[in-house]
Amino acid sequence: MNIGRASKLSGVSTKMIRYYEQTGLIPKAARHNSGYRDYDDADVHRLRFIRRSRDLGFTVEQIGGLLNLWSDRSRASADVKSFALEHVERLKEKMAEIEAMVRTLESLADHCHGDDRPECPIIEGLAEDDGDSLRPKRREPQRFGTPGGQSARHHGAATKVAH
Amino acid sequence: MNIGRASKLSGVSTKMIRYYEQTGLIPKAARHNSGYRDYDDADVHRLRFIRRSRDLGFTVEQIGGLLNLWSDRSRASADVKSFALEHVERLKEKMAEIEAMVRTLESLADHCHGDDRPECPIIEGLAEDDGDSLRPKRREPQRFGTPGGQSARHHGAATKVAH
DNA sequence: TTTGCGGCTTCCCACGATGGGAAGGTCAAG
DNA sequence: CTTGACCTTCCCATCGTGGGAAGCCGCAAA
Repeated sequence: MNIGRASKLSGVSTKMIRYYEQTGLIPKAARHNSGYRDYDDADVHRLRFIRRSRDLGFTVEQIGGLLNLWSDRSRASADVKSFALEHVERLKEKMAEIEAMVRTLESLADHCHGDDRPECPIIEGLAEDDGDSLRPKRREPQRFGTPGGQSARHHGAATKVAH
Repeated sequence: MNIGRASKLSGVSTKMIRYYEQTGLIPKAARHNSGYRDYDDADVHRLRFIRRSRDLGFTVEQIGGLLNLWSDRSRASADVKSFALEHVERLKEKMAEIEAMVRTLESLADHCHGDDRPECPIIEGLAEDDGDSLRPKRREPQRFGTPGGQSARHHGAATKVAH
């Protein structure tokens, strides 16, 4: 089948299918004489696997790992489980960060009258000279490396930190 | 003062300061005869405002709006409040999406023995032919592994609901 | 004065995942 | 044969951030 059909069946856009092929996430597709890519049900199956993995927040790189785990019939389920649960930890960290933002914003908004007057604790909070009062206090090294880079973003010690 | 000093005082990297200038978020900096950019306390103040806004998950575009609200002394606090609360809604949506992923992954992991045997409901769940059962709902671009840091910053994830 | 170093300048590249769109080839139906 | 839908490759943009090169500037030590 052509790429458009595979796209519809898998829910992965044609752009993405080509991209996954290009980056080596999936093998090079077979070609018709015309040059058109040719897919079979197994290809579609793999694409669906990829899409569902993306839906669960895995990066493409991680999906590469998942595909290996999928095709490796001798690997232990414990390997998969730890892979998944580590990802869950990242997701929870991300949630906690967002939640902290929400809490800060809501507490600022709670003190804002929200009427016609111009005084506004929200803007004042952002403009405060007292630097980091808005930020959640935890500033320990706490590094959790996301795939692709960490980088202890300079806090005040701007330019020259271990980058 | 030079850009490096402004960076240290504001907590915004020199790279980002130039980027913000280039994209028009902040006005063009004054220059010394040497060509070096020159900043004063008001500039640093604005940069700190920007950094704190980023820490709360606003995109650069939104920060442009916040800067306008900041400098507009005649705007109503209600304008600021609705701006902030709408952003809070986006953050909550993002949290809900991530939470759905976490729930799905944890329920799959719950059924995985996590031992030496190869059978694994997690992989099976991803590989299922039954299409979208894992999918919480309509998906949209999510980017949450931003390079970097610890705490609340650039999570990228949070802010970008539509891109 | 010369040397050296660190800071500054601009410019280009990279990332991750995705889409847009142009220029052109292919295929099936009319 | 024409038309229109589909396919191909190639390049560009996104968004926020950093890396790094090539070259100037400023200050201090030798």
